[in-house]
Amino acid sequence: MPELPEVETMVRGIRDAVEGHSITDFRRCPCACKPIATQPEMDEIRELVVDRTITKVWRRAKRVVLELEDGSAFVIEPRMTGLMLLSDPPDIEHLRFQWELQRGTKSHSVWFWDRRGLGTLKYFDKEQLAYVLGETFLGPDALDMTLPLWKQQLAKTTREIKIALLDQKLVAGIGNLYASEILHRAKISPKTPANRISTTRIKRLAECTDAILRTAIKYEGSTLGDGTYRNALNQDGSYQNEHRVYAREKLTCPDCETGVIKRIVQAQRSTFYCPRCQSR
DNA sequence: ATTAATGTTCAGAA
DNA sequence: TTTCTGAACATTAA
Repeated sequence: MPELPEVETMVRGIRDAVEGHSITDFRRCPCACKPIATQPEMDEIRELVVDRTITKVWRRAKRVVLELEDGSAFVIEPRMTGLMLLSDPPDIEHLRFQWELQRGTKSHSVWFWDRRGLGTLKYFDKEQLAYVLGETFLGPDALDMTLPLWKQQLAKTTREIKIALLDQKLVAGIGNLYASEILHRAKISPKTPANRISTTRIKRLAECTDAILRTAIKYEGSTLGDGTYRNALNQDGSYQNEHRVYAREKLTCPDCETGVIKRIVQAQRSTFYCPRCQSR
């Protein structure tokens, strides 16, 4: 589930407890879940990382990067239900990986927890890392977008803007929830072909993307009804209280107070919007 | 029993 | 070449 704001929250939540710490052990948790890495891989990785220091914790799009002193790194993609946690996992059955860390005489652990198990964890050397996080697979980070970049990227496709916003090669970090929220605030119809959006609207899109993502980070992301997403201490985020359209079908639009929020399906995924505010 | 869920990827078709 | 569709991954809850 996590999109850019939730992943950024995870990164900030674990940063102080991870940066500058050395790895004393890295293991797969003894859960009954289907493993997302094979044992030979695990042994190999463990060999390479034990006694190394994690120097940087950062985010690229919707991925968490734990970078070691030699430039190699763990790249964790939480996908739908993955969480990076320092404590209090929602349950112990779905803990997947554990890093045992140490600084001085103090030691503690960081976990990757994932209920559905769609998340991935990989370990790359410095060169591979640059490649897998580079422009071959990912467009510019949503927080690094500028007006000229938006123009350039949107000109590349005729797809409906809502669908284009989910294309990580066009712009990286936006997911299904924030795509609806961003387009609503920018007053752009989700059905508008990306390459036919006026400059005025692109400008609004740029501003609203930035504003919404930054605000959502401030609120530590969105925790929905199923409560899947939580911060590093297993606490709820609060941006869900600020949602204007997402999962609010049939409710009155909080902006125009006249339109009724509609749910449509685009590329097999729900889009929520106000037909009155977002007529084109 | 069925459906949908904040994500990504792949195959095959249009 | 680009775009679209459906299925797949695994799990839970309405």
